[in-house]
Amino acid sequence: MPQITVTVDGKAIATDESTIKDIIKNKRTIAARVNGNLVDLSFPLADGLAIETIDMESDEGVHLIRHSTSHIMAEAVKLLFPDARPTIGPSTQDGFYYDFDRDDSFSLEDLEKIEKKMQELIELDAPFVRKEMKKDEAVSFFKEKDEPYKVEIINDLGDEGEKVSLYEQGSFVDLCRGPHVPSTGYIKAFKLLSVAGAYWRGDERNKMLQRIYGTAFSTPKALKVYLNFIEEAKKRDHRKIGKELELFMQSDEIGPGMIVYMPKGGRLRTLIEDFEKKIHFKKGYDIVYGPSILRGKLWETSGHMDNYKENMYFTEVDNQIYGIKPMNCLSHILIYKSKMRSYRDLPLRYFELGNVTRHEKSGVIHGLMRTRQFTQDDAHIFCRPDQLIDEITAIIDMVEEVMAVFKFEYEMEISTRPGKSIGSDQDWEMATNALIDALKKKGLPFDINEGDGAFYGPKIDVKIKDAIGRSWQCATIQCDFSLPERFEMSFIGADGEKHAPVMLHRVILGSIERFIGVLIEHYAGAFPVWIAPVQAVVMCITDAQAEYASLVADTLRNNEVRVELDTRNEKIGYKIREARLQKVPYMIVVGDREMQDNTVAVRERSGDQRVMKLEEFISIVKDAEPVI
RNA sequence: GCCAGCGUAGCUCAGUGGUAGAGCAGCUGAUUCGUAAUCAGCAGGUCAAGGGUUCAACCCCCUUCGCUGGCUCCA
Repeated sequence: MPQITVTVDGKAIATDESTIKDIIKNKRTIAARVNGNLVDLSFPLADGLAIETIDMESDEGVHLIRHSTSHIMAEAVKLLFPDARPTIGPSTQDGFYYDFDRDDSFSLEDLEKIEKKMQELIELDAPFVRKEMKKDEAVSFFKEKDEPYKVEIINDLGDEGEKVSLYEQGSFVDLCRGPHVPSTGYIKAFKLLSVAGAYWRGDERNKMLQRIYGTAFSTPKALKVYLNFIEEAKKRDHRKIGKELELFMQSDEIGPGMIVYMPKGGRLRTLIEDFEKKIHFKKGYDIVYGPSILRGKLWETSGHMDNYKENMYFTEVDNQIYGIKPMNCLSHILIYKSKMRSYRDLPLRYFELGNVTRHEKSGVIHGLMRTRQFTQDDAHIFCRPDQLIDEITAIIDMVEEVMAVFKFEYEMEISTRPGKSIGSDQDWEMATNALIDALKKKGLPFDINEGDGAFYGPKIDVKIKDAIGRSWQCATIQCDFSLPERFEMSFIGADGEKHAPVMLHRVILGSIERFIGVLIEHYAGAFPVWIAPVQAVVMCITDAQAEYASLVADTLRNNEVRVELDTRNEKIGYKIREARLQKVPYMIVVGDREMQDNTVAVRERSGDQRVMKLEEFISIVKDAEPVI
């Protein structure tokens, strides 16, 4: 081959080799980017080619490693279970999976066997070989192998005459866009994690496949760090901490998806709700209350009977059907309609800590995160179309402010018109643009979720993450033109004519239950002082100071410090340990010295301790209140 | 709802086809102690519920309920 010049990561190299792999000397490079596309290292060199290397530890590199590992797993599965038909096997946020169609499911012992076989395949260091075939060739190839899912995928892919790519390693050939690591030996660290059912193409009308989850990293050390993270995350699971700190409970006798707040959880919730009431008053909202059960007829008018019935509970009294509310909007709408409204009255902002009940599918219930009864910090804003952007902006401001108070990071998404929806194109466009403009005006980054809006309007969703990185929706801002129309809502404009108001549905924390769940995981139960159910435990060294300790506790309680008194006949170390396990922010130790000097020894969660006057301690606790 | 796994004392967990154990918590007593567990004794269980197989079931089988991890759906 004649000599050519290529650039590798910006550096010009003269070579007479034929592939990228030939000129890469290190083992860290597992793929490359050429003209913006990821390619295998077997990609042929050409004069002037600009090559960007992909390092195994880069995000893209790790994704490739995982993707290649999923192919190796598929090969192992096919070797051990010839009846398993491969479907798809992508890399994910923190690992990979591969779905198989198989009559039997995989057991945990199967997983071990598969892992062992994968290790053997890795040791063989078989190269990943890219092949291209015309679509019809590929179809008959996979028909031959009795892999109907691959055939289905190919048939859905591109134009008839186009080529598709296949990757072969060892005995396994898979339809795949690639690229892959050069050979199986490049996989240095992987682990299979779990089995699960998953519907073909994610549609519950389709057949359920057997999914195997695993993960892979560039080095054994990185894998270990990840597995360790998972272990640590389990320790901050809100269900575990909720039990340990006696915040909430659930009971088979009550029913699934129902939360009982125990005294400490009750306090936490009250504190959050008090904060919410305060901030809503300040932001110009009115607090209202609606009943939990409303006549069936009203749910027909709202469209819930047509669109939400499976999720609702009903009850019948005096031959009348009542729907137990899954949403709070209807009472708010009726308040609006209780009298004539002028354009001067708008916007009207009705806020309710509304307890809603939804019949969630049994399999989705999850601690506080997904329940069948929960309280929303819900509000409905009725405004003129020209006020829409200002109202949306104000809500986003409020979300930012509240999230800052709780020190949460969050992500925003806009969801646009779904296939099944109501309302005119014009309304949808205006509402969607209002949401986008508001976010742009604020300079906030956001993703667009095409077709994921509510049936009545587009929305902005705000998501926060739990301990293991699963994201949960909290705030949502939804535009609605439909309910005002269904309920024939109106206001009298400056022109003396009737006009339809725009309605915004919005929550900030979302579900109080879910928010508390995420809050518990975020702080691992060690809540900031202002929402800690118990802010301080007063403990005496011996019985001799019990009376003084009791006096200290009384004084604190009178100053609205949430305090507990521990005068048990136990050693101070024992009391400290217990308060620490309960994640109490302050431990107030009183012994003879403190009693004599009329002081308290304050120990923080960090272990720092300082002797001070009680008044000073009280002001420290007061200063922890957020300023809103 | 679907796939898989699991359900033993208040909690965390052992356990075997021959009718149950530990630690912590609880109770009682002793100890009065300076910043993450003082010692001793006692008590505590229809082994999720119901049915079946068996001379005998916590253990094997079936059904139901609940929980866990996913899928679908969602605040």
